[in-house]
Amino acid sequence: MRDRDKTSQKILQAVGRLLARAGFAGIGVNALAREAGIDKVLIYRYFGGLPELLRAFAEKGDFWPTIGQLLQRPLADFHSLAEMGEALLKGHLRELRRRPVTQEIMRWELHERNELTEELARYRERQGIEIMDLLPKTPGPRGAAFDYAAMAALIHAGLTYLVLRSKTADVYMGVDLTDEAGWRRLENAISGLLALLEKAG
Amino acid sequence: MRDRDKTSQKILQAVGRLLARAGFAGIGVNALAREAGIDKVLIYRYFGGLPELLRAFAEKGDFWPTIGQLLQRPLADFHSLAEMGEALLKGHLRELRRRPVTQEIMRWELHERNELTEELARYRERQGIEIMDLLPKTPGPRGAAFDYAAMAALIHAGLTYLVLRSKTADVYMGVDLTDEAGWRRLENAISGLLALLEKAG
DNA sequence: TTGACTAGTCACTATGCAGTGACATATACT
DNA sequence: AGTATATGTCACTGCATAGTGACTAGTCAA
Repeated sequence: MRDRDKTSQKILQAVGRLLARAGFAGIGVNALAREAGIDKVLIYRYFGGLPELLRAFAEKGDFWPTIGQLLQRPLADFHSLAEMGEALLKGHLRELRRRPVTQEIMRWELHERNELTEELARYRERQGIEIMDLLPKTPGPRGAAFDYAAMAALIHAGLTYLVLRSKTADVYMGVDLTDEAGWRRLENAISGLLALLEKAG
Repeated sequence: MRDRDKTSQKILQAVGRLLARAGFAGIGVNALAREAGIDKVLIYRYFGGLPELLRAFAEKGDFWPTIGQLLQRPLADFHSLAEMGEALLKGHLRELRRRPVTQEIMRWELHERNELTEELARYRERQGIEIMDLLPKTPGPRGAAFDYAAMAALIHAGLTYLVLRSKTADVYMGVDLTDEAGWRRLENAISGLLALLEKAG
């Protein structure tokens, strides 16, 4: 084909496909070359090696949902902390579920700590802070008694885990992860918890 | 040494050590033989192969905390659902944090689905149901409105994720995972959420 | 003491991997 | 048209892996 850009694209796309299909354990120079239908030497020539290729893949960076994608409504629509928190958490669940590559990256992050995973984590941590800054600053009269950030982290982490787990498990503590009804239960649980916080806050 | 039992033990112990140190990615016949200081052929002779060895390791099964270990107090001490739920969730956090091998197994379960991981999952799912049956059957007047099981699953999953993540991340949405203070914040978040449920329930 | 059994050692095959060097050929420029 | 550059191909080394067959040498029983 004699087209460097196109070949590079094929390689990068192969990363995404292979990642979604086989996970990070399945990522290797040979497997990628096979998947992309190119010679592996081109990976070294165009990217330098596997780590640099992964970095290039990461820098496309279209696997983290934006705040807009999370909320799906203009910011002005939200008034209370609970309302926006609910939208953010449900958005997180929805967007993560539809992103198998993102899921795979997050599974990988649980295993390996390297320059790249650290950078991805920093990126999300920044976004997390950005979101926190976005939230209405009205913790209410007894706000000090509630560590909203910790509660949000806890629920956020819970949703993350359940999505990641749903690849290899059908049920978690009685909640069916293969059925939409199970996920609706979780959404309702979020609503319930945030409604309680709203009332108490 | 000429002692089959002792050699088998050495191999099984090597599984645990290697698992804690290198994770499942680092588990292989050669690596295990090196770690145990034995010849790899003995793994095949005594266990049949790697899958059977892992099964034997799993069947020792001392990495899942018992209900007693979770609660750390006699059952009669607990009266309300919130009280026991709080103890169970905090127990889960505490016991999982002190079990690196258990953590590694759970990380592995996110990647691979095979006969063994399925069995481990079933085992825990059974225990989960057992715990649910243990809880006081007093969901309160508006109990029907709250899906306690889903909420419990959500928080349980959140704690699980944060513990697994703490191996490779220092902070999650502003919560410091390297410091006891961060974990105390999460414990307090559990207490706060359950207190709200108690009041509302 | 002899013979059967078995724990443990060693050497080997086959396979897949990461990475490199040499080469062929299409494209672009002069 | 001729040449340089760079795209793409092929063959190879070196290494680690899983798994097997043959051997040695303790141990136990008759």
